[in-house]
Amino acid sequence: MQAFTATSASRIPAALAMRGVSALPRGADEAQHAARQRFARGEEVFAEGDAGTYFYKVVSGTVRTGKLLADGRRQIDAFHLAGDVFGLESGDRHRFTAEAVDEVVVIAYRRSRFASLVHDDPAFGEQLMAAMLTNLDRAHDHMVLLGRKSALEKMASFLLDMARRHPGADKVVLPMQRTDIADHLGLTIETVSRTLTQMVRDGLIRLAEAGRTIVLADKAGLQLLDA
Amino acid sequence: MQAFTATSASRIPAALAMRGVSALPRGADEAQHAARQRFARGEEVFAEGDAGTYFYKVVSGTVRTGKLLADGRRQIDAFHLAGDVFGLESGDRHRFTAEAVDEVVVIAYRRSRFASLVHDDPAFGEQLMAAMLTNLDRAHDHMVLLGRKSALEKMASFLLDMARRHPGADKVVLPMQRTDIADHLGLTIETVSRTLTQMVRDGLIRLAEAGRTIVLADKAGLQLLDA
DNA sequence: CGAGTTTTTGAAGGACATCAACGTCTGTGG
DNA sequence: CCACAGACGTTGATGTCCTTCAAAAACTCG
Repeated sequence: MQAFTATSASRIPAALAMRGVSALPRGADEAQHAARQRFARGEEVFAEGDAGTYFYKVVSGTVRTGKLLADGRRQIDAFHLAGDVFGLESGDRHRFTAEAVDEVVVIAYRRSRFASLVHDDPAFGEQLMAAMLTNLDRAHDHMVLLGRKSALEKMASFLLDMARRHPGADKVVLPMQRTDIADHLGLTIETVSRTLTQMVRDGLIRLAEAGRTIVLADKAGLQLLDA
Repeated sequence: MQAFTATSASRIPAALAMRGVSALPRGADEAQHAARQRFARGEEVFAEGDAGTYFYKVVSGTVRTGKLLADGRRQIDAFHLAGDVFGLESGDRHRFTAEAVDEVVVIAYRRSRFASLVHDDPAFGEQLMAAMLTNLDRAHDHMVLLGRKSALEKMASFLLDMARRHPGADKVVLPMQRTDIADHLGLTIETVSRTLTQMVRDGLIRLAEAGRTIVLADKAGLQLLDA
């Protein structure tokens, strides 16, 4: 596991790949300078080092953002679900990679229009600011997880977080595979797998659909682990 | 080491402690609604859960921000040096704690004045936005460190980062003690200490002044470790 | 100088990684 | 619809990096 890109996906820089822009009726979010884009499982939205021409808001599906070290080690800093904003950064180049975890639709906004966008639509500006601050909050929480939690606690926190962010009952349908979870939690896939089976043994969760669906059987028990 | 607060420091919520506001002539940064505050070593600027009335910019000294788990485990997400902005968050309450590592002077800005501040002084708004994005970038880098680097790599990255952010030659005068470094890097103080002595043995660094000053003897060697 | 704090060093243990093999699922073509 | 290949996930055995527990050394400040 050394590439950030998924196995069969081709590398298509987002800035060049404007195909996939739909002609759907535009909602309030989609003012001028915003374009809807579609990405298949494993496709790259942008890569570390790419020009940060656009930033994005997820319409549907899941996007992973993260960094890749020279020797192949990977850290996924966040999964972005519907409504989340990603790709807004300080420099003029992207400092991390963004890829589609499953079938994804995003709205791309030109960063150069950031100021005018905010000026024309202050509410949108507020929303963006809030989205960035949410990202920062999440980053802080995730640093605690990475630096100070055990594998069991990491897994419990992750599952509860996914359950909270997803609609639906105490059942999480994970869009990502074990490798992604491992690289998000700072673990190996083996430890992720072992931790999940231990949780099943302890009656905390139940697995279904090839381990992709996780029923939170004992939410209170999990919350006890979510330090 | 179970409290976030340092040993002999009293807990003084910043919002109440407006003593220490100086009458110094104000620079460009210090518009109305901005107040200079001073904190002694270990003093609390604000605590997790406090009303997020103010956000801050460091004038001099070093501030640590981070979180404390119920059982005493601590994660310091960042050290803020002169010029850095901290305490700007999404909710109306602070989600983490901020404390003075050494003698610190900050400028406190009312968050409620954020909009008008930005309106009256667009350059200041730009600066703030940039500061936040810098914080986010740093958070991303730190997640890679916490999730995927070895103790040696963590220490090398930390030292190079401190050297880069501090003025001066290849010599870092660390304002914080080992406990803070450990809680920043997701290690124990013993591992921090052992890693430093190993670096000395390997000729990468030299220690001086009770281990508080670190000379980067082999910067290239350290950069090799900074994956 | 001496008490308390901070740092270093040592010995032993444990949580997670690594290496390896097997099981299971998915999608495609016969 | 079934068979098969490749991808994905689980399980097992062993190793190692870092933690934990313990104590001594060095530093700080009255």
